[in-house]
Amino acid sequence: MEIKVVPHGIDAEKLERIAFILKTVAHPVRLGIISLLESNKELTVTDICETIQTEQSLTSHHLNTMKLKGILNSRKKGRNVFYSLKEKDVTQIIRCLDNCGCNM
Amino acid sequence: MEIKVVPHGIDAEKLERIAFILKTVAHPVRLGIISLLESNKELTVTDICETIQTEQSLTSHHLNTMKLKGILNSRKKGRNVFYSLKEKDVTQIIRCLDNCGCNM
DNA sequence: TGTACATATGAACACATCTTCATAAATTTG
DNA sequence: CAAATTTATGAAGATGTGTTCATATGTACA
Repeated sequence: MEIKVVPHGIDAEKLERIAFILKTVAHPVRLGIISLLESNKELTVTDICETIQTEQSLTSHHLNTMKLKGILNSRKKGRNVFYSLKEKDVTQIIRCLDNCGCNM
Repeated sequence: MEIKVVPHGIDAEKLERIAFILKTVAHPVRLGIISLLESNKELTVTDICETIQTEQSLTSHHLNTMKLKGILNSRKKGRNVFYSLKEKDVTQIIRCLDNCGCNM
């Protein structure tokens, strides 16, 4: 019997890339932050901490992680740092997950 | 300034659930398996190993992981075990990722 | 029954991740 | 300048994950 191999051309590199993004996103706190930044153009660390109820340090670490991995931007103003989503892509992933599934 | 909080009702529990699924999926080998099972109703371990070029044991471990976490089914026939996607949801996640983004 | 084949399993190790804590650094304000 | 505020950082420990290796289990077939 014939095995249909990667019909849409999902090569090893692409799998790596997708996995990388998913890994970056696959954490409740980080998902919470992303979801928040989806509806607020930019927010300070304190905003985020207060809204999703997480420790300052923990939040900062997660923000840094996401910034390093390329899905967040940051802008410094005064003693605040404003974070925002870098690419629309992540937004779309979340929207997709929110819409079409994950009812397990 | 007002912070818009979780407009679509993404509560903590939902974040956990989404993160759980994403974590399960967020690995190149597992993504490869899923992508393969998307275009092939069911496949044996050997089929998968040969197609995506992974060791038998490694493949088996990943299959088991995904089965335990509830995104794969398995059916035994003779000395073969046939694996298949359990829920459409995962398929949709992958399709979404394939279509709408991840161009980072 | 014995041999080959298909799959699972478990231990062990390396490595990554998450979280907390204490503290540093930068900035504003009194 | 001193105190308060905001954010970052780094160490440390706990925990989780990925991979390999050796081997077990189950099945088919000569």
